[in-house]
Amino acid sequence: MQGRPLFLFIFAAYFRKMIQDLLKTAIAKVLNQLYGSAFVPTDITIENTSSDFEGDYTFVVFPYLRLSKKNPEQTATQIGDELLIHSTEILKFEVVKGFLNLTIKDSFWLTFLKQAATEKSFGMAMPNSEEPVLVEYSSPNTNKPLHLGHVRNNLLGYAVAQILRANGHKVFTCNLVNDRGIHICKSMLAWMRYGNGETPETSKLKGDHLVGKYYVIFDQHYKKEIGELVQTGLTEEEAKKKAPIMLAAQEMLLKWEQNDAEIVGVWKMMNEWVYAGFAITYENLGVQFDKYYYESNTYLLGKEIVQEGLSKSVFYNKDDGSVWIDLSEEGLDQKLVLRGDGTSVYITQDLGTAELKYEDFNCNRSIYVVGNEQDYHFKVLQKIAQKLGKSYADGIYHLSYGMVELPEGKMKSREGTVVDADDLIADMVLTAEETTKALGKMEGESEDHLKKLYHTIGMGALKYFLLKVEPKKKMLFNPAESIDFQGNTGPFIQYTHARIKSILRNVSATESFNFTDEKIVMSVIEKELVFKIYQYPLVIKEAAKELSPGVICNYIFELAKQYSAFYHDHQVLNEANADQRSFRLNLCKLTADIIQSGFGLLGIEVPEKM
RNA sequence: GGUCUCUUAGCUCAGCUGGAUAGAGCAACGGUUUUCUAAACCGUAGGUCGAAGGUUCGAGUCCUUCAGGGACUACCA
Repeated sequence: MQGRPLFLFIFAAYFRKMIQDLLKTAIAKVLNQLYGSAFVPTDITIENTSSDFEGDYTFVVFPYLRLSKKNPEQTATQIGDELLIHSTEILKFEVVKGFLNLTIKDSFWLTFLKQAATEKSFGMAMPNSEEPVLVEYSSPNTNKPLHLGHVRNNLLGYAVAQILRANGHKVFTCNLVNDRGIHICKSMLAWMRYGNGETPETSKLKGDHLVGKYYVIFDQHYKKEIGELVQTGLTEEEAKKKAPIMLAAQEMLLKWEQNDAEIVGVWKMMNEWVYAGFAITYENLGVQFDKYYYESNTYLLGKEIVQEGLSKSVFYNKDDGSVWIDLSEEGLDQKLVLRGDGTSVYITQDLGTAELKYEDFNCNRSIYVVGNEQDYHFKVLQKIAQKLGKSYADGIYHLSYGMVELPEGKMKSREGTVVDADDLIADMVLTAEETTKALGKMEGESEDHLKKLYHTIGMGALKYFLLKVEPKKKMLFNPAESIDFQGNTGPFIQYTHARIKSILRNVSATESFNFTDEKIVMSVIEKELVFKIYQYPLVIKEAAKELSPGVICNYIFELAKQYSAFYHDHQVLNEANADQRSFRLNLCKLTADIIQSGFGLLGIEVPEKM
């Protein structure tokens, strides 16, 4: 607890008592007093009053009728009367059937507003006050460029890390690059056979796209060979296993694991091309990592763990030397952990990586942002870690997200039905440019500034579009319908921010935002805006609990919408009453701050003008 | 076959641990600009929450069954 008193002072805001908690405490007390019960505040649930009724918070009394032995209206009224005596925050109440709607005094909201406006990072928890968390995301294969599915992964991972930080966690991020395995051998083989020494320089192709091209070429030859074998009477299944080009790829993988100089040389070269390409895409997406792991490094450690598992009799050998684990008692199947030829499979290296991650970061909680097609894989991984008695086993958490689908179904790299990440980014930026020019509000700005703005808006639209959908749900992307810039979108929210900034630019830096409570008359719209602002800290908590950036998206949109209604109906700069003007300036400032802060959690920038 | 998951307005999605008459955006239709940025605001229309049971004061939300979609169930990653 050393140093805590100082922090208490500096971070006083972090310990602000939420009105909801005060109400719960008061309600529990009243119930106990009236009915001789023994409720504690956490037993009580209150909710925001529906906008159709007057009030701020609602307490539903139906569950307590047994105790009161009165009808709902009488019960609610009785509790309400007592609450008025016990709480200094409640102005009045209204009873509708079994619903006790409580209205909080304006002075409470006004005091809150003034205080919040002075905070540097309203809504954020004290940094590094919570347990450390490791977030792995992105985790690309090195045989093809990133597509829309990867974009969702990257944005999710980045946002989840930010949200956890906002909740006080120390967060580390890492990227596990799947740089070895049969897939990269396919690209290598095709390039060695058909590439004629082509490089990113000679082809003018981004490195990851060049390698991806050969992945497709491999698949074309593979399919052709399968066709020919089927002609000779083999079944499709047999043909897939016996196609010469596939056998050659498998042989290449074996050579690679034996450290064959030529193969390793090509492998290194082609991976470098891919990394150079990825770096550009990551830069555009605005993601970065504390540490990269490479499967080519971790799979060996994985093999050691396989040995450990064998010696602990967690794993067993089959006759051909392959190593398995039997998880049928856990409702899973038997699972291969090492091939008969001694080469490792996906889970082999994941076991090694998990070990390494724990050694490096010592996080008991470790989040893997990986698609839901791997749900089974992660169940197996966790079970194995538990059976091996690893201390980090229980902290493994698979943040499983749904696939991004096209109208015709799932994207398939090999069949070329993918929405390429680089293309999509370029499209979005171009649309932002066209829209901005059409509106003609940015004439006279410098080229550099405009270029940055187009990127900000285009990426804002893309990121918001992908993040607003609940992670676990699959989502649909229709390339024929471009992503909107109006309504519930990133640009609308960015625009709201820009409009606020336009007001604040007209305020002198020395102007005080202070006001006298008694001189303020809050309209319904203003009151609802304050109420919305008040919720921000809770929303950040909720987003972390659910590991869902969508929670932030929904909230920021509602805030922006509420502000837009306010903006439309109320003057700020021309308000004659100085106190009312200051009050409104606080609303403006806090709304802008929250939009910037909330969007920051999503990795979305906000412009000063647009 | 087994396991998991999804189904809410024409389309894309919200709906916190069960609570009041199920909400947004887009698309459609109508209105708003001499006033801080109209990428905006306001209004109209649009729903038996996949179906049927059950649990209870109360179910879009929890349980069961069914239908339909998807994923996984590889010595692929």
